[in-house]
Amino acid sequence: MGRWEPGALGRMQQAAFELYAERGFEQTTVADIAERAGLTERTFFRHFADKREVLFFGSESLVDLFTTTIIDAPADATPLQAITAALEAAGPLFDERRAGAVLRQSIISANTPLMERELMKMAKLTTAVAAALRTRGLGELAASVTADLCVGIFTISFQRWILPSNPQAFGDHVHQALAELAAITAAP
Amino acid sequence: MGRWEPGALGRMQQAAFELYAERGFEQTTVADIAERAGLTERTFFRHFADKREVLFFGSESLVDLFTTTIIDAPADATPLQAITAALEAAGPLFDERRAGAVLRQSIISANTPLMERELMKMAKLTTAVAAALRTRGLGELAASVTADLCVGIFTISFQRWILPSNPQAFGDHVHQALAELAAITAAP
DNA sequence: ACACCAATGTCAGCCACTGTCATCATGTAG
DNA sequence: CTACATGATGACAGTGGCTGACATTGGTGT
Repeated sequence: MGRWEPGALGRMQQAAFELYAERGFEQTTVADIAERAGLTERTFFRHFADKREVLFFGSESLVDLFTTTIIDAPADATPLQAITAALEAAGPLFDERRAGAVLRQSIISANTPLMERELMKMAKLTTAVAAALRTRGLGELAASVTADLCVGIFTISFQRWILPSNPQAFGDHVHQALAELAAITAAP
Repeated sequence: MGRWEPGALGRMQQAAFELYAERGFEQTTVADIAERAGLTERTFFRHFADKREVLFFGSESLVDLFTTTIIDAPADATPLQAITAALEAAGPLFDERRAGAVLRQSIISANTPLMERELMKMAKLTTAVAAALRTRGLGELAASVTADLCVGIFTISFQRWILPSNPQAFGDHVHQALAELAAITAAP
């Protein structure tokens, strides 16, 4: 399916990852990435929408995991139970690739443009979760609030899971955050 | 305090606003904005960090309102009550400038880069709210979760307040969202 | 009068990103 | 076996966001 060395996309992904980690995101030009991958700048933009997107390639799988888990949750599960199931399902996915996640996140949090892109992905995740919840018969407002809760808990859990001082499983952080949520919203 | 026409920043802000509304964000160059304001492209970048920031100038006031309201809340108020006070305090600020807010939001939601910047502002708001809650003696995790709740409720309320089909006060939307939150998190 | 200052102008340049056309190995039809 | 269609890549020119360096200018303080 091509006469050139296969895996052009993967090579550029790895080259970008390395260069961003070595000298930083801003200090890396797209031409640098393409050169290390043995390709052209133009080819880079045929595979990735922009210089940032290369770091987020494959993040749709998380969206899929969340939505399918929510949709497949028992019909009698409450909205909170449905998103809890989704958050728990994501646990192993993260625990398996902790090292990579830490490196990736250190690159992202060091650069504002990358943070902006990450926030956009989270916003899309929220929309997708809300849509999944609506398929369970939830109203629009309830779905929005629950979806925001879900992604909020996810984000907070992830931030704490990344810290070297908290070497716990991702699921543990999720349960701690959920417990806090329950405490905060408990009627006084 | 200057020999040139005063209010350079305001003129560029208005010019940008008009042009973004007339022909769209992408179709407007910074040179266009500067020309309409009677200034130079270079001067634009002396006042605004980038082409997007001109639409977000002055958004620190919302952060201030939230943080001060939370810090000044009664010492015996629960975290939920503190953020409720902040959300209620923001009501009048929005109801007064509904038309402008609608136009601004229509520009922002039409362009991905602008959405990304807006999400970044919301993330910073979340951080600020969490810091304010921590001054009330709240733990880190509880502060993070509550802050996320606060900005989440705010975002959802704002989205619904903007819709032409829901001509209610901002505070009403806040209370509806808070009621949903209570229903969702109520122990079964 | 003089030096100083703060906001703007001018100019050159980098780099992200795009449109367009040429190129070339592979698969397939003839 | 040849010819052509195909899809990925190369080559090249161009736009526009953004920055650095230096000059300009009119008001301010001494």
